[in-house]
Amino acid sequence: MKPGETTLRSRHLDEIAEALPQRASALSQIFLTRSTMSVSRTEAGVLRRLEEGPRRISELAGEEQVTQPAITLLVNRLEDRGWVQRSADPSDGRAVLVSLTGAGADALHRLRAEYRALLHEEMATLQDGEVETLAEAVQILDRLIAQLSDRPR
Amino acid sequence: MKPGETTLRSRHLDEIAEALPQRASALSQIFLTRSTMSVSRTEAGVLRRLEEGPRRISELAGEEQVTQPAITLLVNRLEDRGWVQRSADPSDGRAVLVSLTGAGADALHRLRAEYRALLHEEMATLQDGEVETLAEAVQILDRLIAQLSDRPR
DNA sequence: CGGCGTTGCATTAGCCTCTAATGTAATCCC
DNA sequence: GGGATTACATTAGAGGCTAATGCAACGCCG
Repeated sequence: MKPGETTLRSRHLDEIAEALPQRASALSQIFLTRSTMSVSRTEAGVLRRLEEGPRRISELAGEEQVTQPAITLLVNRLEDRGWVQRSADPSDGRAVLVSLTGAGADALHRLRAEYRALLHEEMATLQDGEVETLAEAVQILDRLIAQLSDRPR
Repeated sequence: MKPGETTLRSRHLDEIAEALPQRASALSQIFLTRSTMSVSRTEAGVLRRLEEGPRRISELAGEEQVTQPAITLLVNRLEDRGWVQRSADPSDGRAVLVSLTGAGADALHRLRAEYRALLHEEMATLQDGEVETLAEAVQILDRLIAQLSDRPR
């Protein structure tokens, strides 16, 4: 291993560890603030999960890193808006299956469209190489997030 | 302009616009959840701003995208913890200058150290090329965030 | 099959942080 | 100098979360 490369990697690691939390927070806040739909971060996360299929209350709580009562209340809110529905789990009388309604899928698409519009506008100024770098970075972040989420705590 | 490149760029733009909000939210939540220090996202942002120098209440409100009363309350909390201090602005009797104390700088360093530890652990599994891509992506995100923040609304 | 610990969700009370509306004092400008 | 403006504080209220608790269904072991 060449010394020069090691130093470069180490410097980049520090830079990333320093900057990534801040950038992630800033971006997250920008998206939440600019959206005309009033959807909280956890609500958006739940809608995305439900797009993959029905989930139990406690499953959602685990996936979104909040407590089970928080999901119960959140599902109540989404149910009031007609975006999700509760149904009985045939295999377990205690459990509840939450699933996305058609209106919920529409809402999710509208939310995505807003984010897309917001980003496309700014990304028009990016060069091709930069776009490609960002695309690769998203993939890497994806794995990073998966690893961090699998951590015991 | 070659058609192939245009298609590639367009595909990547869609991919980024789709994934970036989600990844940013997920990362932001992970950092906030895993930190042992109870510091809200806005509090962390304010501490980082103050590291660059004293700010007025309303300046902080503009930079952190929250209302002025929210910053007044937030500065009260940080003041109670001994992390910031208020002082009079010599050039304007109405204004208040908020500045970081030594304890505040320490707290910020501890917070950064936690994030660093959390990320370094996982990033050990990344390849050199991936680290470099992430480092470049952070720079690009930085410009993107700056552009988005400068938007009227 | 009967009883008991466990599991899954709902409910309640309370906290934290934000916004909106308003108040107060200092400043600017004609 | 006086009215409009600016900078911050205060208050009331809402949203979203946690912790503690309750209740019903499940599963297992004797």
